[in-house]
Amino acid sequence: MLQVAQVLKDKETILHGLKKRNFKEPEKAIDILLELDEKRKSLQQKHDNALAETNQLSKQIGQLMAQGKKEEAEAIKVKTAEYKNEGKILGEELKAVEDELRELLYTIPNVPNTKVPAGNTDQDNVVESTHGEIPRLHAGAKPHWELIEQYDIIDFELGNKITGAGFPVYKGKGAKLQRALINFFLDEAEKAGYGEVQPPIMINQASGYGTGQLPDKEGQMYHATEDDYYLIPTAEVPITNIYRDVILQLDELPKKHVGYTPCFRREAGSWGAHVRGLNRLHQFDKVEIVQIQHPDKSYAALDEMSTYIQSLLKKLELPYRVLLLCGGDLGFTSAITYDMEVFSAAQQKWLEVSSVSNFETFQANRLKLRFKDENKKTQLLHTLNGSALALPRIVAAILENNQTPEGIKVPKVLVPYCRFEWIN
RNA sequence: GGAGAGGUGGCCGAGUGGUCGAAGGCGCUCGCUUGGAAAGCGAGUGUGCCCCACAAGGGUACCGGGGGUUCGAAUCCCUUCCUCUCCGCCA
Repeated sequence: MLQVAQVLKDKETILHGLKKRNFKEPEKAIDILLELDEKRKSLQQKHDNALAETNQLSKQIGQLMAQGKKEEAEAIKVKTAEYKNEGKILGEELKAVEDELRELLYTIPNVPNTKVPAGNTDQDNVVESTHGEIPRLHAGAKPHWELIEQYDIIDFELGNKITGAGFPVYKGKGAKLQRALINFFLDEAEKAGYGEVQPPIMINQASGYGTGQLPDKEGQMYHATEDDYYLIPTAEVPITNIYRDVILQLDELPKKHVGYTPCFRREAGSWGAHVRGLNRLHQFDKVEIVQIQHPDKSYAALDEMSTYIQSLLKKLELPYRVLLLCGGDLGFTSAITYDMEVFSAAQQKWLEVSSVSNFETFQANRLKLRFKDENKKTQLLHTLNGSALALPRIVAAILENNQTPEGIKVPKVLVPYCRFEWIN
């Protein structure tokens, strides 16, 4: 959520940024925002004054009562009525304006960083770098959805029976490969200084608002209405919300966490022929890294996270590229996002396996996540997160890229975790 | 799920209608003291918003959340969430 103070200070920058991400008529929204804020201030002033009057009179009544001057007290009581009424009306008006202001703020996305290129769709994302060699597969190489059937390691039909589409069952070496990857990712993150957490995978509304899934992405989350809980779409939500309503000291920074969780996404309306097999699921596993950073250090942290994520892909010997997302493809809450895509040899396409973002103060403002600076002043922190990594597409790429006529060769780094070298 | 108790500042813990943002203690910060430290002594120590120069100062709100009674509520009432104890159930 944008800060009104920031809008007042940097209106032009903000307008420019919002245009870059194709936010419609930003001038209109910002003008209304500033107007509402003016209204809010003036109403609050009047409201506070009315309350100050009644408080003053109430004190007098108290003193008079203590002195036994009942009649005088009664006389003042009558006087309070008009202030009270005025205060009540002003209070209602103030609340209405505050609500309107908040609703408006919920509709305005984060302002992209200056590095973010203009553009409308994923076609306009910029390839920053490409790494590794694209493997040449043997004749008769198959896409992963055929391989998983051949080796009987992931079963979509069974998932259909138990739950529905997009909830596969991992079996045998498929399950073990998955578990190996999770452990590998957690161990690597630990070595890189991320403290492991295992958060709840259901969250309440306050948490959903805190990181920005609500109200923007309400329809994308599974909602347990009986208890008003949501299944998490990513571990970012519970992990970042650890720090909701927290004021950190300078020497406590940065906070770095890693967590493995299943993730749930309804993916309403985004199904189609191009998302076969493991490419898109309703439930999938992901290891997520999160950082809470000092504003001056968040961009260095973003680089560090990107480098770290790439180190995983290198160790897994997967060819990948790094994309800088354009304004139009940027998530609602993000100021800048890099996507890591792995090349899936049998499908001949790039699959997104990680997304690393700096949210600057956008989430922190909603979370009320702050720190005390050198001058003991409270300031908003920066939040960042990245997938390290999302499992299904990594599995798909490993299966496809490492296939041979004899079976699928497990990447070296995973062998100690899997305790087998081949899926055959 | 049933019965009861309770939710107060970083922590512990007073406060059951009036000047309470809230006693006291602990912790923390600064100063004095010391060769240094401890102890001791003194001062300070929440957050949001508004006025204002993001200063000083002032106003207002906040004692789990929401609503109500009252001139006035941490204190009374309603509601909701959470915690604890006992019972039930159970991985």
